Amino acid sequence: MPKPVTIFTDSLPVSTKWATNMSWKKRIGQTVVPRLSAYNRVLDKLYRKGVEIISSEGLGEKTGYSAAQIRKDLSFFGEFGQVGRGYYVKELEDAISQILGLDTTWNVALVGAGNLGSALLAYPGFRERGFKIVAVFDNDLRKIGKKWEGVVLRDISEMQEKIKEEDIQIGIVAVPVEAAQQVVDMLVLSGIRAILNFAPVRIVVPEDIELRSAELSSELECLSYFLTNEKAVG
Amino acid sequence: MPKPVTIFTDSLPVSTKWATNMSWKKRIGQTVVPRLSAYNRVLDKLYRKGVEIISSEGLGEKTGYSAAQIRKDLSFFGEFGQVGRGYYVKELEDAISQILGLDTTWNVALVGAGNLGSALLAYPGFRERGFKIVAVFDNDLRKIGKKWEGVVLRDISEMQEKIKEEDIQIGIVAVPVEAAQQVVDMLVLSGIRAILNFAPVRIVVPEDIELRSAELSSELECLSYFLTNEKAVG
DNA sequence: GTATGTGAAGTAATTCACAGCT
DNA sequence: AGCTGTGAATTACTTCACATAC
Repeated sequence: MPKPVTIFTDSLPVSTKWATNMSWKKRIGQTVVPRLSAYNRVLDKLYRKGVEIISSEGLGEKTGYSAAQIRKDLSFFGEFGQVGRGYYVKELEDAISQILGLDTTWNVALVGAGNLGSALLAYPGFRERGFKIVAVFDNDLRKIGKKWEGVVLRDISEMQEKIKEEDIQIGIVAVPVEAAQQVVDMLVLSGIRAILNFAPVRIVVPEDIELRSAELSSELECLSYFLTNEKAVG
Repeated sequence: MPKPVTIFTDSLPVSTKWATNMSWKKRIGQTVVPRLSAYNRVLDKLYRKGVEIISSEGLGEKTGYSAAQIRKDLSFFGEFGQVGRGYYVKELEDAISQILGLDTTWNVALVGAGNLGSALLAYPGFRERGFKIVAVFDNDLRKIGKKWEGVVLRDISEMQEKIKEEDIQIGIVAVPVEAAQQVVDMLVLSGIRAILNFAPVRIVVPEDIELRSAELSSELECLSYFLTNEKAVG
């Protein structure tokens, strides 16, 4: 017998399974979504191994997060567990997939077909998780028209048209720093709604656009910090 | 006239410039180091533009962090500003570089010469920030012995020897999930002290090894979440 | 006047601990 | 007996606001 879930404005009962009318719109912290992604990966592996049920503690061991953390994270979205038993692996995986929006395929545009761009294009992990790069743009005339990984390289000028045509919602930016903001502006104008940026610069986007930046060198700099300070050899 | 800095065990005065005996070992939060990296990049750009001095507010505008945040972050490490004036760009950049350990070059080993691995090898951003990939390992016999970007591909079996020989402290793991933990274990045995992992699995390392993971798909999954939920079109 | 450096206040994230269900 | 879901407690992080210095 599920308990009512408290909402922003008022409260209403919610069915046992998640899926309902987004009634769980409490404010979600910045930290939980990346963790859901991790839970999901582990659940997927467990499912393929034939594990049917797992406790928050078990999932904690596999993911590296605390059992309490996992229970709290999930509780933002609903009640997925069986009290006294744990979580049914398949059921929880499906629920999280739905929460993350991974129950559909996303069309993705990639801008920049240099080293990094072409690696991302060939990276199988994106496709596996439902992200399909259906358009690649570059401004290097020698590359335009060539077919890489089954996708034709297009000139940047075709961006707007192609993004509309293919209903692309997500853009990946893998261009040099100097070009990054400009490319992002173009993507926004083309109607894209979320951007993953690999250029190590601060990018500004309108409020309604979601932006994430993956700073490769910055990660190494953090390691460098810890080597020179925290974990310095006596 | 710099104030004494309070330490864990006792306190002692600190010279105007940072640089001293790690006296600033208050506990630094997980969040500040990545920000230092961002400050540094902006300072570098300002310096090359000829800007000599900047306030925390000015730096805040450029980096996207609040002025208070910046001041607090820096205050963990010392006093770098001129009250009433701001921060001398060059001086602050040098200080942060030193804090991050970017005043030396780090030798880096790359494991995995697939798509992602070779893109990382060719990525100029690492070298620019002082990270030099001096060894690349793979287990694909067809690749071994070939020279890429000036670096000879070696068999994984040579790892231990080469890492000692070149005094490599940092390892980058760009192998498939199945192999990742095993590769990390080998790196650790070879005496590496920090690892940047690109495989989307949880990796465990001994306490004294610093590990960071860059999860490419996870970033996209976060975007997917925000598209399906927070920023859903009415 | 101007802007730092920093305690104090305010938020956010995490962990505790346990009532309540199976 | 076992484990979830969740308020309460704790800890971490950020912002405020101002005394202090130039």
